[in-house]
Amino acid sequence: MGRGKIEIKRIENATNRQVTFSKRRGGLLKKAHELAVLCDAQIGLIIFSSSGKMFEYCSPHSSMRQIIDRFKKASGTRIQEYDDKQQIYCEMTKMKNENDKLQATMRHLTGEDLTTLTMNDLHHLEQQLEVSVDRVRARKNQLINQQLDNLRRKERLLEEHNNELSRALIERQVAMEPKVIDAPALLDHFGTFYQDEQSRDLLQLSPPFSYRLQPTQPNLQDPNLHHHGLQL
Amino acid sequence: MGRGKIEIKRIENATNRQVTFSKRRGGLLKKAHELAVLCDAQIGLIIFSSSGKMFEYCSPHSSMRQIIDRFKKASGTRIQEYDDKQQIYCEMTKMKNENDKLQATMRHLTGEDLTTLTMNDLHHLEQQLEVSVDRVRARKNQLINQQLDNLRRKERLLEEHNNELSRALIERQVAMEPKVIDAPALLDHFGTFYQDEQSRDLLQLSPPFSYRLQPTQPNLQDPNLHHHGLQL
DNA sequence: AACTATTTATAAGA
DNA sequence: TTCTTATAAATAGTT
Repeated sequence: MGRGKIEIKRIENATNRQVTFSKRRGGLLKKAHELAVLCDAQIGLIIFSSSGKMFEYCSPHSSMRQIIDRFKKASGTRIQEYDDKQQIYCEMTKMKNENDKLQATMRHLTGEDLTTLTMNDLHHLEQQLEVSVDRVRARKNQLINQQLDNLRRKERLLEEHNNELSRALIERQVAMEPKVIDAPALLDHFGTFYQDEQSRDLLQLSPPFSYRLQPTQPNLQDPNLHHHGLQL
Repeated sequence: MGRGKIEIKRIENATNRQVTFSKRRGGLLKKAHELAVLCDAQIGLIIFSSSGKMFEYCSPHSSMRQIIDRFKKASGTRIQEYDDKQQIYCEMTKMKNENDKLQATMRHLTGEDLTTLTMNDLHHLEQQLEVSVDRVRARKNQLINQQLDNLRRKERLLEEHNNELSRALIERQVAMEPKVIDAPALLDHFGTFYQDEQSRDLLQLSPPFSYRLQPTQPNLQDPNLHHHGLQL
């Protein structure tokens, strides 16, 4: 219907398409309205243009929501939605039950609510708690032993260092004038104490220990020392 | 467009209306389709006839559900629904978190997973567990004491009964010929032992104790005795 | 369901 | 976008 007949397929020219969309949209809305009025039909029409703009029509005395609801009811689409809600509700109920059970068990484990337990239950709970305490103590021992090992290792290394340093000092004093100590090299060496950073953190060891060396002429101005966080 | 022009208002003749509905419905669906194809639009069209029949069209590569969802999103009708879902999701997330936390705490309380705890945590946990054990033991003691009290009470009552019975027997033997004991009265009396049914259950006492009386002539045939579950 | 006279919608052009 | 207009399409009334 127009100057020429057109094939019903996507109009490639964008401008043309837009114009046609505008015209035909109006026509469609008008016809929808006419059908609704003439035949007393309930009509919902939703149009999205390719550019994303929305247009809608719904027959008099109706709302799109109402028509959609009627559609859902009629087509059974609602069943899906209902099932979804049902499923979510079911899942929540399960979760809530699990939660309640956990909290009850927890109250038992903390000894807050023991009135519902029988003598037998109490026996088992006592045993369980004793096992727990044992495990906690075992873990504490393990940590303490690790800490001790670490300390022993450090002690040994420190002793070795002390010996080395003493020897070096004596050699220097004997062989030449006293000089500044090679601080960076010293720090590199100390660095080995903390190769196992992770386990140090885990063990909550005190922060890098500070101690004093007594070099004959310590260079307190060397910025490198502060960078490494060591106080000489 | 036809032999004559018609006014756009409800067609009163039912047959005529039905025919027009049928014709125009086809035209509307066709035009909707043409618009969708020509202009690459997404279209949803729902028609309910006045008699309740439903007809629908939706553009290619779409579903009515999809179009309705898009409509809801675009028109803001969805906001309510979206908020609902959001809220439910939020609630579920909270619940899940709570659950996870509970389970973690539980694993700590049972000593199953202690690797994530610091020495400090372990100290606290140990103390907590000791408190729990103490509470459990206290409760056990309480129950045992209750049980003991009950037993003592029973003992005393039984003794009194024994005395009464002995006295009665002696009196009877002295005063008259031996006779059958008044069993129902006896049972009523025994019934008082179990007035406190609830606490008996709670304490998990053994089922009604059985014991022997030595009447001179027990009436083993009396059905009342069996009704009351007592063995004489 | 067809037919068809008319009305309506709209493609192309301005 | 809007108007115009030639023409295609839809359809009211009829068969």
